[in-house]
Amino acid sequence: MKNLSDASCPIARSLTCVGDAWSMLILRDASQGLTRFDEFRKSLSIAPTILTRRLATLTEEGLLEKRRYSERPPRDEYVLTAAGRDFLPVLILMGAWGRQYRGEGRLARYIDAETGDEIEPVAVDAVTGAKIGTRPIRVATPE
Amino acid sequence: MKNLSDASCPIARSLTCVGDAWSMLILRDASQGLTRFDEFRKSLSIAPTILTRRLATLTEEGLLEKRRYSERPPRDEYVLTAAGRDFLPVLILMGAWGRQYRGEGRLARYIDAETGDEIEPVAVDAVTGAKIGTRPIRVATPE
DNA sequence: CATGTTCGTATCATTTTGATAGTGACTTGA
DNA sequence: TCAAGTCACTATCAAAATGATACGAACATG
Repeated sequence: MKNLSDASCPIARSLTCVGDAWSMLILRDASQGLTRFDEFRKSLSIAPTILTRRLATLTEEGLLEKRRYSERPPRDEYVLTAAGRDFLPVLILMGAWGRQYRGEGRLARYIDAETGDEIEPVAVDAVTGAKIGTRPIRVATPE
Repeated sequence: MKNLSDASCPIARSLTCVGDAWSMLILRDASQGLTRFDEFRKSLSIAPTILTRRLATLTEEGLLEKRRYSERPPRDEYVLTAAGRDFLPVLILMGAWGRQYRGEGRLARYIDAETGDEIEPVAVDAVTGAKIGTRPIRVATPE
């Protein structure tokens, strides 16, 4: 797909760095604590060529950071940056959509690790508290 | 990418139907009221071959619905279903991420169409009201 | 010193994408 | 009435991305 990184639409811009399924699944796994090449490879059953490329892109884009965890042999792991961590709510919300509309069979649930309660994610406007989607939204394009 | 529609992860399931940039941009445009082939084509500068395929997939997956708006000549438009409309919060939240982390230059803003106030989207837990990402999340896998 | 672990790269077939041109069924304007 | 325009596509084909598999490099372990 063509490069949308200079589009005026923030959705399009986001999609240029994380607009494919593998990247999002890598971020999902990283949010659950996976950091190493082989962890991702086994968890996702992804071809190593693709994984290499995706990890490199996510690192370039600033969602992951390469960190050396062993000097000999030289070994790097990939940890989430602040930008990467802040993408988690998008994934969780996408998961909530999937649960609602693609929810046949047994599905994983998101649980608050401390209270043990199931999380029920919704997007709201931080100012008014209104659920996103319940009121019409207009897009204001600059100049 | 391989088919993840039977994975137990709801994020993976969502990604099988909307896990690519074009589909999400089509949904974005559809949420803004676009319905016709040529509207999408011009808005997105997408090749007609791809657009045909994406619209067909989104229709099969139940996010869009084909509706005849002219008998002669036979013409169909694509309107969002409930599932398609409910995907908007995911996009808006992704846009908020893009604004924060890819926000150089002039960017479009989301405005409440009635009040005119800018929307500041956040994902929260509907039960506790806590922002998603501020507390650790555990994934509970079934059986 | 043989085997295993980890993080990859090389190679190559298959699949997907994307650009461009064309088509069918009309409508509209001169 | 006839040329031009609209709209929703399909056909064709080159280019790019994906994915499967094999292999490599740099060690650690037994």
